[in-house]
Amino acid sequence: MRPAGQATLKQVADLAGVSLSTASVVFSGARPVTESTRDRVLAAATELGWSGPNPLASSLRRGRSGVVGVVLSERLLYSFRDPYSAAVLDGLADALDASASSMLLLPRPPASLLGLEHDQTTVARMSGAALDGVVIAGCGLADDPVVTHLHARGVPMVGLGGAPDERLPRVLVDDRAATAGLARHLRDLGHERVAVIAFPLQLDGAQGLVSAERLHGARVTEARERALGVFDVLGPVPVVEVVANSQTAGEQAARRLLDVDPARRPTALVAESDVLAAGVLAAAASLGLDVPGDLSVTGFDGVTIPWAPELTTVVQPGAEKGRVAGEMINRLLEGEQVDDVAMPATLRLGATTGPATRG
Amino acid sequence: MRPAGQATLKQVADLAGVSLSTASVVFSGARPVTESTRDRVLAAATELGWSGPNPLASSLRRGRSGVVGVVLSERLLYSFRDPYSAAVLDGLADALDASASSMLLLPRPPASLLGLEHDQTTVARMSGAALDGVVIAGCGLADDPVVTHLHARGVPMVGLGGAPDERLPRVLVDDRAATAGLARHLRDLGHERVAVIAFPLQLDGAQGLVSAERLHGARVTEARERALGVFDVLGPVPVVEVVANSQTAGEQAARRLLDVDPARRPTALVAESDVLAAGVLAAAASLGLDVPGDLSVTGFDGVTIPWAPELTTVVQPGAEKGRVAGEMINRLLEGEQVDDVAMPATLRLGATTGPATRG
DNA sequence: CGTTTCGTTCGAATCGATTCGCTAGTCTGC
DNA sequence: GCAGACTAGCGAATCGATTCGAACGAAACG
Repeated sequence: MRPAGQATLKQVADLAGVSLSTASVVFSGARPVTESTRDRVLAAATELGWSGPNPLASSLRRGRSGVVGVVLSERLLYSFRDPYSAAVLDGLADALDASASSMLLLPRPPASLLGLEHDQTTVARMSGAALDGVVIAGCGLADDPVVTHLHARGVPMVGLGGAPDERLPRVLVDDRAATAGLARHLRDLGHERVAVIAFPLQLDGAQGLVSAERLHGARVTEARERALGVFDVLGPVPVVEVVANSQTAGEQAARRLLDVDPARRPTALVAESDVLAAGVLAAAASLGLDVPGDLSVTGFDGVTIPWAPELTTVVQPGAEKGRVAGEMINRLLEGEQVDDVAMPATLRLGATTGPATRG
Repeated sequence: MRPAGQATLKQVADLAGVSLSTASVVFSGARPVTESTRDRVLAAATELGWSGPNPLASSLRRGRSGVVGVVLSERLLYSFRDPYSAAVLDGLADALDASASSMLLLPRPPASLLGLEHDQTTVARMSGAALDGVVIAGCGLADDPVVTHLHARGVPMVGLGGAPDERLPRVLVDDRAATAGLARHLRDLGHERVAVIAFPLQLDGAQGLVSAERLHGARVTEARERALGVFDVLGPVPVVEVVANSQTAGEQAARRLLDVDPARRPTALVAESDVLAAGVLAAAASLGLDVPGDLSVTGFDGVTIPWAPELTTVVQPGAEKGRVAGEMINRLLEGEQVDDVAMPATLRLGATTGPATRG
């Protein structure tokens, strides 16, 4: 409860000697009001220290809260640290400004702590929030309970990536084709022992080498598609799943793959994000491996890692994706129909890939 | 307006053949309800596809929205990219979980675009939002209109840093003493030509060399205090203000200071954050200056910059600060009184400072 | 001078729940 | 068999605004 003593519009109206409805109109501007009346009402408001209509009451009446939820795939720490996510959120905030909406963060709880319960938690947290719309960011989850819940509530949604779903339009890049491009590049350089460092596939906190079933049954679409893009060119290669999209996680996974007999060591690692690739570079450095001499490394996203040589990676327009998602939400709020939007992703050849050396 | 057809609790109650109040109790659990009644109500809810109480209505009645605002000092891109901010926000989210609150982001618009209007914009955006509490993060602004507005509304607030203000308790570190520690370290190493790279002092988009008046009149308390900490030990030294807390901005400012006649070049730069310090290191590298041979560099915050040698800096517990701020908000929401909390900040001697070389 | 028109302001309904005093009805104990 | 203690469920008030048709007085018109 607000500290008592916060004035209401009714008190302002009474003090000004006008009706509640007239007072309301003075502040909403919905109808003309005589100047003298307006002045009296404004004076009354000032006198009572009234600071504008109660947002809850006003929202209830109009059916709009001015809040757009953003569902993040990971705990904030990782979402924020990834310059790509940061760019997406920045673009999103930019576009939402146009509809005077603010962003409510809805992180999915850390998978490793909660296992399969996490969906419940996210839904519970969400169902208490008044949301005009929601952007499902970060990762597309097949069969997402969050989507089911919001769909039932009739809340407009937009997905960033993810599996086809008629309940929400999406902003897409062709993850599979893009990664296939990277794989082709590696194949052309003569790489045969390649491995993939993949995003979490299920948000269940598992990590390590991934079986074929697990990969194909993955709920996190991006994680699956990017791995399959490699398979398309090089056939099935080992896939190691990390527990979070962080540099540390990438470094751990890479160390596991690289700290073996050189004859069996991969000559190239395909990381599903630049942040993970940064971890790979760190691992390589600490193992004394030269990049790209001993090891080629690729990433995904196209962010700049200031300390590293330019990554060979797929560049996708993060800020632009966020902005487009925001504009789609804005249109949905206007009642318009919105379709999937495809965004470009282009291969960038950097300094972290080179010819394979015989092991 | 929600797409029509979204059921209401009244319809559920009617279908179940109970009163509105009983149906409400079934979902809130505020009173015991016979099992058979409960079952009928739940069945009715399922049948109608009712997805829980309308958050707006429920919030209005209880006077709580479950939303805590987070006022950021910069546009999202910079706030997120700074690992220190990310840690603060992460800790904050963590603590707010305990009171089932979500975070609403309220970035102040980019100063450079809006000049002095920015306060209005932030306040306007904020007054439409139903907030149970607000954390003023990122930078403490003296005489902040945002604080004035929220105080008038009676919204509980907590500040991270900032000037003393009886309207809100704060989580503090002694910026001035901490930076003085850095300055003492530099003095002991023989540095005489030192300059400070400071945060924006006014959020007015200005940058460049700062006059004494501007520094003392700074509204951004942290920016002022950290510079004055250096003055306390070394006397007034040049202060260059950046336009944002980003590596790029730090690099620009550093280049300006360093790309001069070696005889006049500073032998040490004190950056007000590690992110800015990272920019300084980048500038030094591109100018061919050795750190710490030709130039000593210090930062603030204690984040890890993966590509750089360990910074000499002040370590402050970011996640912990966020968590404490969240807990303070939680206590305020419970109606408790809350006082300022001081957090430790400790000097860390890294590899970026060394003896001054005669110019 | 009576009637239409125009511009303001008012009343009442509404948004969708929560809360709590009260009334039936049931159970206990003597 | 009846007074007193308990229960489950009901009604009505309430949270604080927005909205829109109706009413009212004044001005314009014939």
